[in-house]
Amino acid sequence: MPELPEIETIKNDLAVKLLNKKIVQIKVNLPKIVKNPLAGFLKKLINESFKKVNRRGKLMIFEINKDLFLLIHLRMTGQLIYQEKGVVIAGGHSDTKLDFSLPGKHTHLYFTFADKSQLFFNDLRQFGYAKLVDKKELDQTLLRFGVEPLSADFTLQKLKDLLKNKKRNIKAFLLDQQVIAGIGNIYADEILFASKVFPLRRTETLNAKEIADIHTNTKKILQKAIKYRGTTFNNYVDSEGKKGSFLNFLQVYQRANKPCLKCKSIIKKIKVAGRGTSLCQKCQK
DNA sequence: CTTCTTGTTACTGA
DNA sequence: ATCAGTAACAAGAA
Repeated sequence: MPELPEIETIKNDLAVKLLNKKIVQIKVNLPKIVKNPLAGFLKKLINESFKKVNRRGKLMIFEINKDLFLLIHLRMTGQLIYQEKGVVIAGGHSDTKLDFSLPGKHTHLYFTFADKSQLFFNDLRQFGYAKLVDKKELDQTLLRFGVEPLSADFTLQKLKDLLKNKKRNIKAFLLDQQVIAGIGNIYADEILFASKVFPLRRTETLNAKEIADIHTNTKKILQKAIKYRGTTFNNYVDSEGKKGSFLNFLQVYQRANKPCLKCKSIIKKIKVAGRGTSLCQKCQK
């Protein structure tokens, strides 16, 4: 599941690779992945180039010009893989095959640039999307996003303000993109474990230390995950088709029925906010 | 065969 | 107004 650290990794890589390269060909294999009328989508992009690439939450934003932006959301199983001419890379969804070639079975959209390099949008479950928007629609879209957890805006006071008047469990709060943008199931579980807070705890019952710990751990864990280029346990790969290695640092996510790394009691799995949630009953209160 | 997997939106009901 | 829960989307793993 690509969350903030995974999207940030892809975005940073692409920013040094494909900016200002002329798009000479666009192939759409699965039209529903493109959320615009196809003819206009192709016409507006062909012979143009991406001038900037940004991220907001889990959304990638490619700027074509000041009034045209390509939004790409990978949802759960999307991949964005960039390949220089003639370079055969690992990756795709069959990551056991080291010579996996692109486009593949799950490549729904890809761009070819003037230097023959290519950008492939793969998505096994077809929930991801690409959408061209103007500045007005971009701004409207971005209104729905909460604070960026790694920005200077996300202070302890800001978190306290966000928690004010909220009555829900803390995991649902962390997952709500309109409150804080970019945290998904993996990092929500990791943040709560590190903060010793039980995922079902009501936000109004959190004490000052717990709120401060959640604030600190959110920043720390997301930053560390970016440093290790994200978490791969199934589909996620970076823009070179390579896995992220933060999997090796996960403390609780995907460790159900294994001993807690801190206290050795067995990690439980329950459902919270509709998601599988891993937790330690002894460490998290 | 069934069940589970998850980001987001839409919808229902409390 | 808020929030919880569920279905939907789709395809694969176990």
